[in-house]
This record gives sequence, C-alpha cells and structure tokens, in this order.
Amino acid sequence: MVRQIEGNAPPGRAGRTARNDAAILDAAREVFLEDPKAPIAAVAERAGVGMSALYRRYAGKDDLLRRLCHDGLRRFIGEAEAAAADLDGWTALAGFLERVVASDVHSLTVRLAGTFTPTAEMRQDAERSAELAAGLVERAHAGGRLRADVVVDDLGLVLEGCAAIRVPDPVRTGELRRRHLALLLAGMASDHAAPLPGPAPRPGELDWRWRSHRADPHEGL
Amino acid sequence: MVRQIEGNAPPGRAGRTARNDAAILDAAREVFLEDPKAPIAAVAERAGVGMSALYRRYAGKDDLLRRLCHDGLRRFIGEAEAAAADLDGWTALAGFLERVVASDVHSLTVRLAGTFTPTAEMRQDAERSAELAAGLVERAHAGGRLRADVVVDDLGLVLEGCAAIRVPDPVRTGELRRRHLALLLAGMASDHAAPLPGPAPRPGELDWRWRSHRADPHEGL
DNA sequence: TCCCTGCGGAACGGAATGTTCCGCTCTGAT
DNA sequence: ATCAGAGCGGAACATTCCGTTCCGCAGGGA
Repeated sequence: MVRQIEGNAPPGRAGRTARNDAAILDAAREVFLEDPKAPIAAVAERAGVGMSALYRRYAGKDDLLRRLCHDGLRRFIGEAEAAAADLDGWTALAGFLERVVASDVHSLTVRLAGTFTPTAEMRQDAERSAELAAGLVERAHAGGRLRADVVVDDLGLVLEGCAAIRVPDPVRTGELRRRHLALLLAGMASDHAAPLPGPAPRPGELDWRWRSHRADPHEGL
Repeated sequence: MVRQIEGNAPPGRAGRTARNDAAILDAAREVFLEDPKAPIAAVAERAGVGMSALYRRYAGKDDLLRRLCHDGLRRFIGEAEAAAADLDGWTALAGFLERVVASDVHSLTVRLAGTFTPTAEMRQDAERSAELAAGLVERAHAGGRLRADVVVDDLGLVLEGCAAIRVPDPVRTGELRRRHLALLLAGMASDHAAPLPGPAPRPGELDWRWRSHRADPHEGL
C-alpha cells in the first residue's frame, strides 16, 4: 500500500526530500500503531519509498522508534499545556483525556516504550508530562468534581485502558474509545460512595516502561 | 526458570506424566500471558520439561494455543453461570466482572485469539458466553442499577480495558486492575445524567478475533 | 554538460523459532 | 532378574524473518 503526501512543499529535489520526510513519519506512525513489532520494511513500503530513504534519515530502527515515541510525548505535553488554559478544572481534565485518547498518542508512546533505549531528554519530557498531569488532577480535585480518591497515576490506567480498545476499523475504534472513556469519566466524578479498592497507583509505578529497558520483565506487549 | 508442580498425583510413571500435563499447561498460561508471541521453547523451559514432552501432548503450537484459549473460554462461561446464581442483578454482574478480571481469563483468551484457527466448538462456546453475558446485563438492567445506555458489548470493552493494565509485578497488576474496574463499575451505575457518546458497540462487533483469522486486519497486538 | 545528492531495491548475515529425531532412562509387567 | 517400550531431554535442522548494507542509477542544480 502506497501513501502519497500531497504536501505543499516546493517542487524539485528539496521538495521531494521534504515530502519523503513527512511520508516516512506518517507511514511509521500508522504501521507501528497497527503492530509495534512491525518490520521496518513495512514502513518503507507504506511510505512508498525504498530502504535507503529511511536509512538516510534514521540511524536504525531504534532511532525511528525513538523519534516517533518522543513526538508522541511532546504532543502529550502540548495537550496538557493546552488543557491548562481551561478555567474549569474538571472540563480541563476531561477534555485533556478525550484529546489524548482521540489522537491515539498514548497507544504509540506506550506501546513503543520498552522497544528501544530512551534518551535522557525523553526522560525529562516524561517527567514534565507527569508534572502537568499532576497539575490537572490537582485542579480538578480543587473544583470538587473529581472524586477524592482518584490520584494522578490513575490517569495512566485510564489511558492504557482506552488504548487497548481496538477493532479493525480505525474510525470505529475512536468511537468506542470515546465511549469507554465516558464510562470512566462518569466513574471518576465525585458523586460516588464506595472508595476505590486497593492501594492507589504509586508515583512512578507506571514508569517502568521508561526504565533501562534491558532488565525489562515484560518481553511481549 | 523451572517450575515444580507438587501435585498429589500418584508416583511412578503415570504420576510423572500427569504432573507434566499440569506443569506444561500452567507454564503455558504464564508464558503466553506475559508474551502471546513467546516461543514454544519458553513454555518447555518454564515447565521444566523438554520439547518432546510438549509435542507428545500437542500436535503443534497452534494446538497448545487453542487448548489454552478454549480453557479460558470455558472458565469464562463457568463464571457467568455462577454469577447467574446471584439473586441481585447488579451484584451478579459486578461480581462476574471482578472474578473474570481477577482470574486473568480475558487476557489469555483475547490476546491469544487470532493467532490460530478457532474450532467450531470454540465458536459455539463463544456464542454461549455471549448469551450468558447478555443475560447478566439484562438482569442488571431490570434491577435498575445499571445505567440504561450500557449494552452487552460494553462488557467487552471493560474487560479489554482491564486486561490492558499491567505492571511487572503480577500481584500489583491484579490490584490495579481491580481498582480500574471499580472506576468503571462506578461509571456503569445508573445515577448519571449524560448518555454515553457514539453508537453503542453493535452485537458481533467485538467478535472479529474469532473470525477466519487469515484475513485478519490486525497483525500485531 | 557534469557532479553528486538522494534514492530504489536486491542481497547479506544473523537471529529466532517451530518441528523432528536420536538415544537414553526407568517403570512396570513378565 | 529381565526386558520391551513409553516417555522424555535436548541438540540439530530447516526455514522464515528482519535489520542493515551496498551497488548502481536518475535527474536536479551549477
């Protein structure tokens, strides 16, 4: 399957190069979203380029995966910063989650983490994203509409749960995820009696994907 | 890693054979739960047996996977039937979900489906399990505690979401899943105003894993 | 006209993995 | 005591897969 980017880049050699840049990145996102373990050749094929075009840009598969994952992380941070502009703490949090789920950022970032060695900068960005998320949860708590026993790291569970929803049709997948998230948001609202069971997720408990990656207890997934 | 089954089977050759039966099945469950694409040799290693012990029992990898998946399906049906004994529709449904999540049945069944060709009997059992689940949802609806816009196939989303929760420590994984499920159950309770967004999951929409398996649009996952 | 960037795609080498097979052990019956 | 063979361990095999390299070419820009 070949994918054509009708980008508005200048014609000529430079234009073609720029178009290939985008095509490769887009193709990689799609391919690795479908299968995190996909061969790198599948990316080249879907982008409509040869292997050389790929290896001219990235040192290897790891490099491409890192780039993809880092982009997703940055997007996550961008959404969190955008949500901070919402004056209402609850809608800020809810909207943030909806946008993250809709943009499929979490699937990519999380399912790819662990297949390469993260850079120091990525770790910093991950930390920053955690801070932003914590801020969103704090504000939502202050507003009173978020039930008191929900903690920041519950967001990780929520995102992971939504990312797991998947049917063959991507559009339908988005709809079903949105629905599932609505269920979760309803559960996160404050008008509930029974407290959540078990010890709440501890800070850093869900960060294991970002660790050294060689002592990774989970090979699959 | 070697696993010893201290089963109370009779000693001697027959006993050893029976013990190996169980060891292989247990090892396979653990290994494929960690990584659905794990090599079959990993199963033999964890069971503490050689390849021959494996191939004496199963015609091939597919056969083992089928067996594992079918067992999970049967367990699912068992839990559903047990839940039917609960007189209260809501606690029947909630307890059913909790037990299914706790026993990790869904992870195995769902993550393995699609890696082999399902048998006709499995399809029948899948259908039966769907009927039982529909009955649970119907009863919960009749009781009034389940919000009206939740449909049977939402259960599939819930189970899939919970199965996606996973940290290195299995015990902790169970706790976090239980917590996540509690959030979802709270969201499924009837005292909520906003209806769930998007078209509800259609019957059979989540059954694609059980289909012919060769035209499977999802290679990974 | 000519250089050289960027590229296509085949070829390569190594790793992973499902399956087979040879020979041994030790049980249980004769 | 003997022995046949069930059951098994584990190495070897064949094959597939995949990341990476490399050779040769096309065609823009000076």
